[in-house]
Amino acid sequence: MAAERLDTETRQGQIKKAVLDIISTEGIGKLSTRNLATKIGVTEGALFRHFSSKKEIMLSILNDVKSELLAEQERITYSSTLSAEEKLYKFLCKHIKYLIENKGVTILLFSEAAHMNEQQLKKGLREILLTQKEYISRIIKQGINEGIWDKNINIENFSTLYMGIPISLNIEMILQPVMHKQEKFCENMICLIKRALEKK
Amino acid sequence: MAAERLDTETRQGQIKKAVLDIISTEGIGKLSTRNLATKIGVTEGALFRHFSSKKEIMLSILNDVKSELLAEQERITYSSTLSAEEKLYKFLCKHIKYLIENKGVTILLFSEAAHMNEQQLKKGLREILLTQKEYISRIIKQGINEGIWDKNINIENFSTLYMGIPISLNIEMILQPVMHKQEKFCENMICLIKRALEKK
DNA sequence: TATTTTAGTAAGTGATTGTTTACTTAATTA
DNA sequence: TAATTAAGTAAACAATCACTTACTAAAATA
Repeated sequence: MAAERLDTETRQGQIKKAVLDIISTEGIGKLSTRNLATKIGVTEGALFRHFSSKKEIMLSILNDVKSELLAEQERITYSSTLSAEEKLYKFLCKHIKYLIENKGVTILLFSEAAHMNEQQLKKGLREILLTQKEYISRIIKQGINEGIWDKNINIENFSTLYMGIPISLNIEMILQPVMHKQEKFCENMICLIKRALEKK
Repeated sequence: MAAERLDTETRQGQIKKAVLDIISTEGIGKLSTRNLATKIGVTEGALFRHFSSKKEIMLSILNDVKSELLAEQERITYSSTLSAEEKLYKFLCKHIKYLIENKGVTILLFSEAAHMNEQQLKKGLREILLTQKEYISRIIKQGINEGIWDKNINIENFSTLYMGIPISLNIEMILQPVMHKQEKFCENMICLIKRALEKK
């Protein structure tokens, strides 16, 4: 029985959604083209009509992260009206919200990047993380210029500390999927890291 | 040409070392029993003389983490002579040192845990992370009792923040393997998180 | 309406995976 | 010294992987 005929754009969306679905519910070990095809109700062959390879699917998801998350974080970072404090809060909230809505994405990126032969994916992930660190650095510098944050703090290390937050949360979500109160979490975290930044 | 005959204990050590070696230099995608056997100069069959399955190798490595890292961190946490401040510093240093000396271990644990069907590995990883969070909580409480740290800080969230540090560092090490000055990194990080803890 | 394009199918491909089998040989034990 | 045990081998195993092929039929276009 043949599946409904849908255009490439629609199918690509379905496929990418199914990838993240499988990863966050069944684990990345179950992410085979076979399982993927079954999930959206077509044969494996149909998959390769819409993506030239499995790797292309991953790269496409990586691009989604860039256009959906990174673009938004860039907007926040370079806003001319927001204070550094407001930027930091919005930045983190956006970050956490995206990870919760796309639970599979972190596992996907790190797991695929850990397969180091995937040079393209590794490069893409590095780009994303370095860009985010760069944005954080900018926000911190703005806060120092505003006179609210201590100019002696090590910005590079603070960025590394910040980057650990969403990853740490994500790992907790994988290991014990519990309803995290997203807003409360962001508020508490911001409270903590602002203490680290503030002048004494 | 037959390989030298070595006892199970020796071979088990070689196998586990080779696992971490392969992961940190070739990536986890190259971690096949075939590659593993070649690495230590025996046939695949010989591998299964010393471990009943590939999964058993992973579980054995996980136990090493418990006895080598966790046991040491426990000792620090429950020391009756160290101050909370000293404990926090030693705890982090031990953590970072272990990750740098066993670069493959984090990738291994998370990547295998992400294959969620591996319930045993997932459980083991969860145990390790929860135990570490528990230790950190204890140290913070000691600091609050000593009167050096603010009693209003959210201990649970601080532990999550702390747990992000080694993970974040590890990811940076995978993505751009650069000589991290380990001691300096620990000092700077401790400096940052102590700012978050201290009374105002 | 006739032709071309597109999205689907079933049934394969060779490569690789973790693991097993049947057998050999070195070292230990009786 | 003879028998047993333990550590090795070569060669397979079935299962699964990402991907391809040859073909069909629906939809879009001429």
